[in-house]
Amino acid sequence: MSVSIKDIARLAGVSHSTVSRALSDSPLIRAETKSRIRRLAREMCYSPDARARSLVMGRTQTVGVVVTTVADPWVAEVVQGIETTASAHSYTVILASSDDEPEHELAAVEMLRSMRVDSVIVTSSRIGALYGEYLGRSHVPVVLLNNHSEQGGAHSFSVRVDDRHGGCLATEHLITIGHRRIAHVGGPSAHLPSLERLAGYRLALAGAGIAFDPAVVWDGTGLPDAGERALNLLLAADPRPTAIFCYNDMTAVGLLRAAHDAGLALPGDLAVVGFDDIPFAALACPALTTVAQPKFAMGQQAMDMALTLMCRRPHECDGAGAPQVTGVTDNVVQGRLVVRESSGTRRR
Amino acid sequence: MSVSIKDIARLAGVSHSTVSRALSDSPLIRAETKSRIRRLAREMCYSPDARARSLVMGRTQTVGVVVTTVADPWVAEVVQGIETTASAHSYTVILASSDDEPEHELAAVEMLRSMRVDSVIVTSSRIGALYGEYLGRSHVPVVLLNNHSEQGGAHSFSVRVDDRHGGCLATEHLITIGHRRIAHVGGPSAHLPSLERLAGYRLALAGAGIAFDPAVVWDGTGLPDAGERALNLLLAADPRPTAIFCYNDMTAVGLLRAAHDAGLALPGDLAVVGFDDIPFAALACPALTTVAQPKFAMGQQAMDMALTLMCRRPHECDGAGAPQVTGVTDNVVQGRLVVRESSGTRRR
DNA sequence: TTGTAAGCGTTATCAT
DNA sequence: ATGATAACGCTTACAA
Repeated sequence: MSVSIKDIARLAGVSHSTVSRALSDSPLIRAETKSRIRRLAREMCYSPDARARSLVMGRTQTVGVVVTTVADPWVAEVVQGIETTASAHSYTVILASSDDEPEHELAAVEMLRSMRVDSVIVTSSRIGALYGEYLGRSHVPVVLLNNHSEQGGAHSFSVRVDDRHGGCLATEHLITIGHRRIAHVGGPSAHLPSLERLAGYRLALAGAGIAFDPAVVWDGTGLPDAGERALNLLLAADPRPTAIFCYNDMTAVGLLRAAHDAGLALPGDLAVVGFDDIPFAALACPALTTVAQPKFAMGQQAMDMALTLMCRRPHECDGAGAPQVTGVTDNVVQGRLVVRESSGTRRR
Repeated sequence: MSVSIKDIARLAGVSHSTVSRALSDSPLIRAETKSRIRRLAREMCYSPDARARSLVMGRTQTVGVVVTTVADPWVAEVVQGIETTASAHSYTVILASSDDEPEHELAAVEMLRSMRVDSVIVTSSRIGALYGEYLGRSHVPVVLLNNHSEQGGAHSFSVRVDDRHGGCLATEHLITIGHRRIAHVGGPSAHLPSLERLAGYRLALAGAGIAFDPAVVWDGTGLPDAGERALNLLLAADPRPTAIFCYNDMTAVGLLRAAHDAGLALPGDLAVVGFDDIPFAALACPALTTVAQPKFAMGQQAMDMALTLMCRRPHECDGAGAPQVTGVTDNVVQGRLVVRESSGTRRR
């Protein structure tokens, strides 16, 4: 099939180990031989076989990353953070989708394990708690990024945004600018972040002495249609809320759209706050106030954690001595409130 | 390190080949032995080593997909089309980013080749013409999806949207609803699609007997900021255009945003048409009229083409007899005009 | 029905 | 400075 070091060896009249050494720039090989072999390799379009190499080296120099879907704008930025850090350490990222289905997620991880990735990062995991036992003994470090299931046990490494704090931040902002009747559209109610952001919302209300009213709190999906549906519920509520905190920006954008169609003047008739700060938030009309997650940085952190964990294992790592990670590590980062037009005063 | 068939063999008191056969459900193995081995494998958390297997089998059951960046919403849908088709044929997708840099693209393909992917799909390639020679002899089929460079030579396989026709469609629509002074913001001028969409624009103008005026045609980047900049140019133009056709939806969305800030009433003061139909197009205010690319289907087609090409190679394929592909195949699909609010009459 | 041995393309450990 | 040889984990003739 493909040209191998043996093919080169044959043509160069040397042994295949000489070729291997020449190509890895070993000082043992005579300069003349080396350059001759390298020229030959180039001419023959030689490409080293990463599988064979990894088999004997004991590592693949790859990280597996499980995402719900690449179509999610939150995912895209996180992946870029991971990829940037990975390639800076000469690691290759292998992406796998879970479609937000626990079964698919498991299949994806299993597939990555078969590929012998050196480490796995799972975003928005539905089965986070399983990994402690599951992969702990297979010695493949697993890092959770915004775990959506209950927190794992003993063997757990994760990076996540402080959802509760973020929910609090968003709601407090609405209270600060004068709102008292504040609605909330949640995300998928089984997911941890939905619960936490809701908890933050309640915390902020309580802090301001505003009674929690279940009548203006609805379940959602995290998708634009949930926002559209929520608007109808909101219009029917009595008294009608003057502000609404949405589980995420996708929901908020759907709501913005529906509010526009309903002829509401935003933010005058209704103030809206989202969560995530996806690229489109700034482009929406009105531009969306939101709690920004440091998505890129979170991806970086997760990858850094994976790198550290890999160093603890069989083969030593190359880089400078990374801090030793022991037992459980849960890296919690804070969201940042970004005030735009959808709350606050209208431009022009 | 990881548990291998030899480890299982040792514990089961059989040879490693018996284990191999048992796990691949060979009819040669006694049922009792088989189930005993399989149970053991499960208990030991055995995971087959895809690298070792692929080494002897001669194929990895993977496709490499090169994209500019996962952050591009067009990319996301295309990748999903590819992935769906791939996994239906039990292929795994390995994603690599090029950042729209020819050098990175080459590096990505080189990396995928080292991983011995069975086939490569390159989206928005900057160096499409190179692949004919480059990988033709390495026997790895390459499929181009919306090639951004000049068309490749003898050994070329591609799927692409008819950019010229799409540009024509968009412009004709604006003409049909009564516009005569129509501006255009292009994409990166070196890329083929920019040129083609512009050509379509000119074609439509010519068809309606409208003179082409370079004064209302500007270069862009394909990003929202290009749309924002274009609005200023548009406002300064004399006579001021009443409509504008944008290279893509990202550009159009940026322009929508700027127009909103400038206090323009859309589509009354300015009609806008984009290209791509990204998910956000329908959510924008006003909802964006655009030329929809069948992104998912294009991904499917590219993957189907890759599957067909792989069948022609060393190892026979599994599925039903796919049509034989010979020499050059260029699959051109037509975009579809989706009329929304940003052209045509205002809702309510 | 099972075991033995060869080989996939590397790197690494011995010799020479 | 270079060549044999073993090993990585697997599949697959070929033997038994």
